[in-house]
Amino acid sequence: MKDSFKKVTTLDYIIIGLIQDKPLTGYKIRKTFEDTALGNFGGSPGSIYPALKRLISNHLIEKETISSGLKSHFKITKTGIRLLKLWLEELPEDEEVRKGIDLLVLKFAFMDPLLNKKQKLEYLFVLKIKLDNYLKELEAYFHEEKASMPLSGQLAFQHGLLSYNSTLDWCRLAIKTLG
Amino acid sequence: MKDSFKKVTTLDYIIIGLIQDKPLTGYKIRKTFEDTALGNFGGSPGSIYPALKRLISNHLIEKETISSGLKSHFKITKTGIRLLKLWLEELPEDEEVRKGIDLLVLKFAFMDPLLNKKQKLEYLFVLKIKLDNYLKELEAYFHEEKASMPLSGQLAFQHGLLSYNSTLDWCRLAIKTLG
DNA sequence: TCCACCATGTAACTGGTTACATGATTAC
DNA sequence: GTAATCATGTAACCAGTTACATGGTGGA
Repeated sequence: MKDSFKKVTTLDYIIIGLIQDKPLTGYKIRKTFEDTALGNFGGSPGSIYPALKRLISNHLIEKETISSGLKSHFKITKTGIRLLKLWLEELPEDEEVRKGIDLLVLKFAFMDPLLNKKQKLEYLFVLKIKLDNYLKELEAYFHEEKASMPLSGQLAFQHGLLSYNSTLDWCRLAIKTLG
Repeated sequence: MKDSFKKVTTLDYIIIGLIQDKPLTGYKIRKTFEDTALGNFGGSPGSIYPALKRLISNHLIEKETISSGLKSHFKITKTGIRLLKLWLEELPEDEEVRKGIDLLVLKFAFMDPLLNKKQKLEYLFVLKIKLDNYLKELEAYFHEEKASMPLSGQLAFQHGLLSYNSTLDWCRLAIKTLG
């Protein structure tokens, strides 16, 4: 029963997150990836359509024919919602913070209908703490290695520091806004 | 003559960028990817070692046996340096800015020995202008769509705005530091 | 002695990119 | 009527991940 389930990829999660409130056509989904920051996570026709197939065979979404019978859009199923919720409930891990916060923030974007305020705040708190720790680590590293780095390397490193700091600011802002 | 050249991937460029001043063993290269922010761009053994092979067959790096004869490290070739320089000289494109600035900043980090001050400044200027334009576009979009977005979506979008703004700040800082 | 880490790889799998192909509909 | 965009895919190619396999070396 378990094994009939193919592994769910990040792209899969993003797609079901995207259509959780309103069904979309495959084309609209693709366009959304193309036009927005989601483009970072793929979105070529050769990835979207296979992903939609995967999701259907996993019963996470279903195809629904619209009025005319020519077009059809994709709608999340109950199972899909359950799985999406489980994914959203996973708190940020150290490794994810290191790998880049974009996906972690995107997950947050999808939380609104499914997770309650307490859960969202907890997510932000954990993210904030992990970011804080990671930043301290980066700063310590920079302090030690700075001298041996070329100027452009130093500057690039500083970009990382600034970037994580701005995410930290965002965490505070988001916590305040929610609370 | 041209066609004996396999396409050079981003990972390839990062590797030659990494070893441009000091040769490293394959293991060290892998470790660097694992331990630093380079991890975003891959770095599993199954990607590094094939990449090193590719680079050797393209004559962009060469294997050099060290003292004992047991270990060996990889050193960039003249051709490699020439290619790296060409890559670094490519100015930021709109599309790259949209796709995420990390790679663009990483490129900057590799510039120090190969590009002169004028070139580095030009790179930063172009980046700054493109970021500025993109930010304005994002802000306009946000202003229009905000009302129809769930709160968590709004906040996530704001993270993007903050993030690009911090990169913009960094551009100014870097320009000032160089100039 | 044994564990951790240095060091180098291979193989199966899988998913993504690029490019192509097709046709309907909408707007000018 | 024709160009752009909506809409849905396919196929070849390729690169990366995961997991495995092997052996040396340095220190507790």
